[in-house]
Amino acid sequence: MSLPRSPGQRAGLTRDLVLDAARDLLTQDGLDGLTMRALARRLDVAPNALYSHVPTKTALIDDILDDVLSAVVVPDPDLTDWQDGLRSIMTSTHRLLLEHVELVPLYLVRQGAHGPSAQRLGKAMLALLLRGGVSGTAARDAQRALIVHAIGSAAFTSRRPLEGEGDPGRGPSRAELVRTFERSLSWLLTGIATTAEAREA
Amino acid sequence: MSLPRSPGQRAGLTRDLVLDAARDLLTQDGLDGLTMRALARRLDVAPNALYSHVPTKTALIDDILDDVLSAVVVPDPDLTDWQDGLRSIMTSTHRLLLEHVELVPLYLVRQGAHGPSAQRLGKAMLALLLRGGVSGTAARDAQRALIVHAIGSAAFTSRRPLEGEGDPGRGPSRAELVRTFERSLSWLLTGIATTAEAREA
DNA sequence: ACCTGAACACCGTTCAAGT
DNA sequence: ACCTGAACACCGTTCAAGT
Repeated sequence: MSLPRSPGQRAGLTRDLVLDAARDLLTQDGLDGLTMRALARRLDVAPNALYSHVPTKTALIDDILDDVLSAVVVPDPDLTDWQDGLRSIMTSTHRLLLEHVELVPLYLVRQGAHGPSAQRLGKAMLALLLRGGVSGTAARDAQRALIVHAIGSAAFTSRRPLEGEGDPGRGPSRAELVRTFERSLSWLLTGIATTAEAREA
Repeated sequence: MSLPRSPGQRAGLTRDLVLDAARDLLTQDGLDGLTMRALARRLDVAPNALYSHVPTKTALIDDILDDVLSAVVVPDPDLTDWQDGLRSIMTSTHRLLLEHVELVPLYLVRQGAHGPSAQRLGKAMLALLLRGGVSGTAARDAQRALIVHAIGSAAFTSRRPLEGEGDPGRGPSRAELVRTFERSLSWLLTGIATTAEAREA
């Protein structure tokens, strides 16, 4: 796996190296595979060496979750139709979550991400909603509903049959998942827009 | 806590006693408090004694999750308007989830419940959707969206501030949570109904 | 500053043995 | 059938010590 170091030689760990190894571990062995000890094993250091670069396992996870969201494309709120802008953000987020299915349970347990990327997304969403005439508590409600919908949709994605359904094949394909997501996303956006129009009238 | 048994006296455990103690542990000490060893401690038995009544911790959790859903009121699909019926089921489910917040992360990780109660709910939902002209894959999509919405809404409920929001007080009150939930639920139901009508035309 | 050895206080689960 | 003692193979994290 990794070349042995001669004794006395530094491991040369970095916060980024730790994060990268954690991501690898996650995609290879899933959620249960990500343990501090397995991480240390993979980096060929003692378990406690990790604590020189990461304060705690939870902090490490939060960093990974936020990092994934940094790839979400955020359209300029001033140049885009507000509904299209929100649809773009949520679709992009949902696609990224599907590409990192093993992380989704962590998003749920941690209730989303909380770093700079998540803040950037949250602010863009509020700005778009404001352009649509949605502000105050209604805007936060809509923001919450959209986030719940995106993460929740990504969560209920594995092969485990839902309640009441038998086992029709191997479950929905990725294209089907995306289509289902976009359909329900439209329902939400239409509802939000309708309510906003009613308030303005 | 519990009276000491004289040696040689049976503990007299039951599956139901184990489940009840697990529920108590969950409400008292939260998710992290539910360990097989803590459960055994509370029941005054050795940790492995539990395995005479429950095959595994995951099975125990699944039983608890399904038990909670047994309290959901399911209206007769033949006597109720299908949208009202679905609204009733989902609102009832959501209320129960809010009453057991500590269980919600488990519903997410386990992707819902899978026992007889969950099956009963799933079938009732499909029956109501069928009465609304929604069948086949569309019905399963709608079912999925409604479940994701209910569990997801209950999940994003704690005091942890969402991305982009500061810390406005102590977070939404229970009444606000229910109102927000019912609003987005209406969005979903309206969207589902609209699509069904469009298909029939 | 970065890393190790050793330890602390835990986990879920299994196995052989007792009644 | 139900329960215990002991063990297996782990956890996350801390502390003192070394370079």
